[in-house]
Parts: sequence; structure tokens; C-alpha cells
Amino acid sequence: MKKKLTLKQIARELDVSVSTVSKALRDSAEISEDTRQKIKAFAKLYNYKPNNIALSLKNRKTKTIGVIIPEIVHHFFTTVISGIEQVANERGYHVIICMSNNSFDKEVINMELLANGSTDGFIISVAKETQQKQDYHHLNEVVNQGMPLVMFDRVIDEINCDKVIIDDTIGAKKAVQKLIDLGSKNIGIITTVDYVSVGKLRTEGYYKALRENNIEVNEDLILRVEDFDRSEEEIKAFLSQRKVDGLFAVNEHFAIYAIKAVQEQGLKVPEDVSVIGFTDGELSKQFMPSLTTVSQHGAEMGAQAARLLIRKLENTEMEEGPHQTIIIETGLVERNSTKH
Amino acid sequence: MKKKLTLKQIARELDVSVSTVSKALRDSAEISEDTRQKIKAFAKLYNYKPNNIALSLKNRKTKTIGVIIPEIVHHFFTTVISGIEQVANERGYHVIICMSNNSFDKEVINMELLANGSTDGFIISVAKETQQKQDYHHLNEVVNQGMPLVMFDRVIDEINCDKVIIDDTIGAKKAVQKLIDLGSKNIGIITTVDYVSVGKLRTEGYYKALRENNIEVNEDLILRVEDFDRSEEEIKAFLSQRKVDGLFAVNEHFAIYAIKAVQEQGLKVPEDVSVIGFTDGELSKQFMPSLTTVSQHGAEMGAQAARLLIRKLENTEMEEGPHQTIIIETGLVERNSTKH
DNA sequence: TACTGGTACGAAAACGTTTTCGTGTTGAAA
DNA sequence: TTTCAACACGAAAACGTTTTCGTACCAGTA
Repeated sequence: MKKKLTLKQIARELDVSVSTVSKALRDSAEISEDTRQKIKAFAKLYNYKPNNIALSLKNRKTKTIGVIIPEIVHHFFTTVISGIEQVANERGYHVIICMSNNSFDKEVINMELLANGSTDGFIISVAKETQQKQDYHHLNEVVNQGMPLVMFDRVIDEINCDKVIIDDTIGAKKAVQKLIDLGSKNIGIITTVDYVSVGKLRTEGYYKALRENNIEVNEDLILRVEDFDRSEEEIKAFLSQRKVDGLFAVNEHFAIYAIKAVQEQGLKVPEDVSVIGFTDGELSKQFMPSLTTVSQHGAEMGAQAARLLIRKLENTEMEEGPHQTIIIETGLVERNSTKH
Repeated sequence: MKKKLTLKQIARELDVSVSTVSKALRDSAEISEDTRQKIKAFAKLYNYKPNNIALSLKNRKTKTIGVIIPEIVHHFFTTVISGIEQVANERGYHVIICMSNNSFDKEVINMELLANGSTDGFIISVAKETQQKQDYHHLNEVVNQGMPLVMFDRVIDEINCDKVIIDDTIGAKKAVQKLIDLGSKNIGIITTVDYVSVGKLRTEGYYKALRENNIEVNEDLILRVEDFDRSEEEIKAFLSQRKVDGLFAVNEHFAIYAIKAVQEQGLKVPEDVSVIGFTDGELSKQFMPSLTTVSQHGAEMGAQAARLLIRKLENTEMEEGPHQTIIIETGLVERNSTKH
């Protein structure tokens, strides 16, 4: 159980000074070829690796980026993380992930923890509770400290920082337009309560598509799910009293529950009712019928977010530049829950 | 954009020494009530927070634990992470997650990176490639440095460390026994090639259950999937030429593909063929028919792993103690892919 | 008065690096 | 012989903490 080797130990062992060792290992011209070789050989033999913590302290940068997400057990977020990891690692950064579990308090605690030296910057998708409370002091604080911050997916307009979002509204509009093109006349939507920003935006897309096709909006065909844990029941109850031939759901689960409810009524998907979901997860692919969805390209979102952050991190000068918002296009993946 | 406040700045501002500030903030009795109040008030006003990096360097511990997993886009691993996060956060640790993407090289790089001061210990499930190559030098190195290491799920017997596993063999045996009890006579298994430790163990459970019931093993009913990316085709081809009335699959996806293949042949699940999977993910719950599975209790695995690691971290004395292996019991979740 | 002891604070070392700025030794030019 | 670079290395500061030790001051005691 030998502890890690330090410069000091090498110096003592080889009877030179710490500075000499450091310089030799960094190939400084100041050190003679001879000693340089000797030191490097020794370091290699005993597998010397510089201590990251000491480096971080010295350089005042950690080469790590902090990612804060509401929940990890969610396919979309894991794909985003994959994207972040990939570009971060390519550029020599590593990634710390913390979950807020959709709790405002945990989000604040995690951010404060990581902000005190552990990370150079943040990539975050805020907790539902934060959107609801509209308390953004922790985010502002980080920004004021001059720490780069990139928000993705669930972003907050009031915060001045880089953002990566998808065109929720357009994506939703495309989906609803698809339903219209397929001949659906009575199109329902299953969405969330309005304070969830993406839910709201997707609902807007629904409105827009209808309006653009001169279809009158029937508020009775809109379900705003209150309680995620009871969503299956809410959806079943809702559909049992409506007659629809097209359904747009703002996430994968709502879509699945909707299909099940429809099937229980003896109707067929997609023959009687076409269904389109949002977020392209494993479930959409494997479910039968497989689900037509608006795909979010999570990995690309993550990659873009990481790129934005790293650019800010490495542009120390001009870091006060204007903030960008990158919009990732959505795609429509057609599968078997819609007619062909 | 004010940079973070340091002890030194407070000291200068209040015209005392750095040591005084530090002591005052830590409520040392050495400092007079007066100055203590003054300093604390100032620190609070300007929201002073100690720099974690400096603390880590000083204390030679980082209060973070490194988690290395093969892939994150996998429901089982995300539940494990949830479990780890939860107990880690409770005890004041945070968690760094790195993915190996099932690549040996990336696993090595990530571990070396994190081992150089970034983390106090590791929780790891090794990459497939590592199991295949049987090259464990990076793991041994970490252990030799005296860094606590906990392995979970995909563990390596040769490494001497704490481990958290599930009773793969028993779990599989239970599942196959269930199929037998349900009256299946020709029970097939869809498993992985043998170097994946969990696949091998689950296959053993299959053998055991058959033997204990005096059923002759028919090697022709065993499919060892070679290529994950082509598993759907392999499974379809395999099943098209076998006649089975019971199927055990070592993971969720294999089970789903099996069901699809069976249904394509015009057979019904569970009436004609009963199917049981392994790993209880979203897919198992939502698929139709919903899937009877052996559940792995990922969150509990994670929690136990974190507990083991933290115990080692905090027991500096006696840290050479014997290593434990905790076995998490599996459960059998009965759903609609088996008869009732 | 001279000593003791307590109080309240500061100096400095330490953690492991990197980097700036000396400085002693050499060989060659003047 | 003296002077001056060039060379090869070391000392020390710095990053932000905590902690040990030292010490100035004062009051109380002998």
C-alpha cells in the first residue's frame, strides 16, 4: 500500500530540488539533457502522475464541468449526458453529475457545493420545483461570480446565459400537422400543467397547428395532467369521455398510456386513432405498436451544450460576450402508431 | 463579476490575520467574542464559502466518490446511480460519474484521471471488454495505492475488494423453476457469450433448475447471442427453428425480441409460450404483454455499494480489514408474459 | 518589583504543483 | 587576469485552507 508519489519524493530520492523535477518532467530547456532523462526515467518507473487537486488549486481551474439534472432515470437526460461526456472528454474535461430529483433545495445545495471550486462551469436543466417557485438566486449567483453557465431543455428566460433548447413549439406543431395530414379531425393533446416550460411550449405548438389549418380549438380535448404519478388514471378517465381520432402527447409515457386506454376501449391504433409522442426513448421503439414520436436528439443537445461551455471557459478574454441560444431541430420519427 | 471571496481578502478588509479569520469562522475559543462576531457577520454578508479544492488539498481527501459504469443509457445502471447518490449525499459526499462505454481503454483512462486526487474511492462495474481481456492492472493499481474500491454487478473475482452482487444464479434458477411450475416442458434460454460474468452465472442457474427437476438439458435450446447490435435477428432466426413453450432471457431486450419473434410466428404469449426476463426496467412494465422479470433492485445495490465504500473511507484505521461481498436478493415480478 | 498565567492574536508550515527570479559555475572573449 | 554570457540548477512565492506554535499584552500574585 504505497501512497502516491509526489514531486518532493522524487526530488529527495534523486537529490535534486523540486523545481528541477517539475521542469524536467515538463521538458523545460533549463534542465540538462542528462538530469532530464534521469528524472523522467525514474518518474516513469514509479508511475508518477501529478496530483489533480494541487494542479486545480494552482491553476484555478479544475477542468471539470458540473452537470445538474432533475432526474437520471429518464432516457432523454441520459442521452444528453452521453453527448456532454463525449465532447468534454475529447477536450480533456471531465464531468460531475448531480441530480436535483426535481427538488429546488437539492438543486441549490448541489450547485453551491460544486461552485466552491469543484467545477469550472455548469450545464443545467432546472428542477420542476424551481420553475414553479421562480426563485433563481442560485443561478444568478453563479453567473455573477463569472462562472459560465449553460442551460438546456428546461431553461429560464430571465437568466442571462447560453442556452440549448429544442424547438418545442415547432416540433409539436409538426406532429399535430402530421395528424391533420393523416386525416384526423378531432385531435386531442395530453400535456402537463403550464409551469413546466416545455409542456407549455408544446401545447402552443398544438394550438398553432390547429389555427393554421383553420380548425377550431376545442378546449375539452386538452388534458393537462396534474400529478405525474397518477397520469395513467387521469389519461384513461379523460379518454373514456372523449371521442378523438388523433392524439398528441408531450412525452413518451403519456403516449403509451393513451394507447393503452384507447385499446381498452376496443379501438385500434393507428386504424381508429393515430398517436404521436414526444421524446424518443427505448419504449417508443419497442412498444407495440411502436410509437411515432418527435425526436429530441438528446446527445446532440448535450454535445452542443458542452461545446458552448468549453468555448466560454477557454475564452477568458471576451468572456463577457453576448450569450447564444442554440436551437436543436426536432425530427419526426414515423413508426406504427400512425397510419402510413 | 466579483470573484469568489477568500480568507485572505476578509483578513485584509478587517485588518486581522488570515489565521484569525479561519479560527473565527470555525468558532475557535482562541478568538474573542467580539472579533468572532465581526468576522462572521462580514463573511455572511458577502457570502463567503470555503474553497473545496484548497480543503481537499489540505485534508488529502476530496469527499467525492468516483463511479465508473459501462453505459448510462441503461435503466439498471441509472437506478444504481440513484442509490449511490442518495446515500452519498446523505453523508456529505458527492459523486463523479464516468462512462467507459464498455471500452477497456476508456475505463483505464477514466480511472487514472480520477485516481490522481479527484476522488477518495471508486465504485465500479467493469466494461465488457475488460472482462474479455482479463487485464486488471488499473484496478490493482488503485487497490495498491490504498484507495477503497467497491465493485458491483459485473465483478471480478481476482480483485480483492468489497463487492455487491445479486444472486444471478439463484435468480435465474427461480425464473426457470417458475417456468417449470407453470408447466413448460421445452424451456429455452437466450443468453450472452460466456465472458460476460452475469450472463454466465444466469446460464448456470438455468442448468441448475433443469437438473434439479430431472429435465435433460438440450443444448439446442440455448442461444448465446454474439453481437448485441444484431441480437434481434439472431433471436428471430433461433426461435424460428425451435419449438419451445417456455423462454428465459437474461435481459429485458432479449425478452422483448423473443416475444416479438414468437408473436410473428402466430403464437401467443403467454398462452403458447411463457417468457421471463431479467432486469426490471420501464420496458418490462409498459410492454404488452407486460413482462415477468427477475428484478435486480438496482437502487439498493447502489446504496449498499456506497455504504461499503464510505465505511472504508471513514475507517482509516483497520482499513486493511477483510473484504465483504454483499449479495442482494432478486425478486420475481410476475406480470402478463407468464400464465397465472 | 519580578514572576506567572491567561487571553487574543499572528507567523509559518503544510498539502502538491508551477513559475519567476536568483545564483553559482563554467568557458570564452577582452 | 578579468569580465561576461550561457548554462544548470535551487529558493521561494503562489493557489486557499487549517493548525501548531510563538508571543505581546495585561492582570494578578508573591
